[in-house]
Amino acid sequence: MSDADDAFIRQSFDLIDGLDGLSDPLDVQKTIFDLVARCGFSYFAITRLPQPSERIGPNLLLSVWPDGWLAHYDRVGHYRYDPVVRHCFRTTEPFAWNEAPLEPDTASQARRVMEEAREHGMGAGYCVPIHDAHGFQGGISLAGERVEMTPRVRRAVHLLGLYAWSAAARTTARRRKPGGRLLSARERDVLSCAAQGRTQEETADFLGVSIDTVATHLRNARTKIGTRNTTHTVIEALRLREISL
Amino acid sequence: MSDADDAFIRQSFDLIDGLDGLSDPLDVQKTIFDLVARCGFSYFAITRLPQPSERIGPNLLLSVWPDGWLAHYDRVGHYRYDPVVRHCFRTTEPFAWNEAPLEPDTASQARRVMEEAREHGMGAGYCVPIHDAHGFQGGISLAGERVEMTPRVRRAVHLLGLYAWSAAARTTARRRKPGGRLLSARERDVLSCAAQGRTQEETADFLGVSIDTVATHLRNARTKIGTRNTTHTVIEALRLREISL
DNA sequence: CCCGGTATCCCGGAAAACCGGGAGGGTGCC
DNA sequence: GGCACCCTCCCGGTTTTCCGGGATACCGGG
Repeated sequence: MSDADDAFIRQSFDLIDGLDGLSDPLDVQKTIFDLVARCGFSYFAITRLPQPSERIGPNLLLSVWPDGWLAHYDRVGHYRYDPVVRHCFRTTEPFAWNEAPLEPDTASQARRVMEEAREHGMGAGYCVPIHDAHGFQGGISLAGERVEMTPRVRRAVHLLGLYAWSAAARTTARRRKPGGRLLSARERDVLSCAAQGRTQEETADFLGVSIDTVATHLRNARTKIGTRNTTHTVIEALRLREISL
Repeated sequence: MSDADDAFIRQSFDLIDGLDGLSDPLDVQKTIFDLVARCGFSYFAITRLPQPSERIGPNLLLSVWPDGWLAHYDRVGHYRYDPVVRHCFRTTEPFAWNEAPLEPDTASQARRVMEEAREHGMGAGYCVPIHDAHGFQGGISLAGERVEMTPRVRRAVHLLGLYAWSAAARTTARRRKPGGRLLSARERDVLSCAAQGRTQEETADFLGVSIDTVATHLRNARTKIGTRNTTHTVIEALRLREISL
């Protein structure tokens, strides 16, 4: 527990104290970047979990990120194989990029993602996954050529990441999702019923409409989301946060 | 940013450093209690989210909790109305018990929960919700007659709670769930396929078995979990963490 | 005023899932 | 050697869902 660590921890807490007062996302971005730069990070990004579209770009909340890397990442579809992303689904604790395990079936693609990241100046990184009551929501990634952090600093960065996420989500809240829901209210109703195990007939009774109406709503929901049957639709609607349990 | 705060923060980080080495849950419990007692807390509990049974008791990982309160809480079914629990579903940030909003439709029951907690020596409390990739998982609650924490200390307790949760889950992992999965491997396989929208026939091809086998597995999973159809089974299996997305 | 979206209802035929049996072979435990 | 699972496969009959066409009505924006 060196003095340098304690100083960094104190600065992190100071920064968190200050986040509440900020309302401009760019202020948040600058504040955070100034601090993490001291750990040797050149880049950082705060991002929501891309839903099925599988593109990170529109989901970035704040970022100082290498030019071209993001566009390339989206174009090539790295998101599907990025071991850092996949590890976020399995752990709540922050981890260094090189600690993210390679899954056997996607190992070669995963290695390519990491290799190309290195070529873009991100040889090492640290990721703080963000989860809420609905599951994995996004994360904070820090990256640079080389990174060295003591365990204590990692924990300070962990806490910092959590509050940075809140601040980023708060200050950018206006821009995203004006009202944009994919499904209609009735479609969400029938899917909620289906999730509870009701048949179309039971759902019809429950909602006070005919079976055909229920079937129509299910069909429309299916075509909207692009799913293959009711089970699939319910699962996807859940992931899209159209319905909840 | 008083010296007292900084001292507490340093102690919290020391404690977190030490948690990794502990393997006995009682050591974890004692270590944490010693520290939080300094904030004026007399009690604390680390608990998983009760699944459908709606009883906290079996889900407590570690606790120093008033005699009788837990039994009463379970017997009366407070869990359903506890505003602290309900707020955990909405927020990722820690909060003081009195900051948990009362929902209009359950306000009277909620008030009663808080009232009775006060009678058991818990007039004030602080809760750290825990979420993972599957959603709300549980929480850490600290309570006492009266509590005063500066914002910085609250954040230190936040971080402490996260690591305390990990340590509690790790050290108590053996006791609960000896291997105890409800479903068999194959049953989980077919449910995962169903969640991806595969028909029984497609699942059969994918797994290299006959349709009848798939149907049998689905049927057995249904009767085991007690669900009504495949959609319902998939959803419940997801909640029970038998399968994941 | 028309168009798109929503909500409601209808039909018939095809496909899929569900039900309740049975049954053989495997593993592992007491 | 039973006993309890698990995995595999089979059957016939029933229920439910899915598919593809419809139709009517309401509402709000361009």
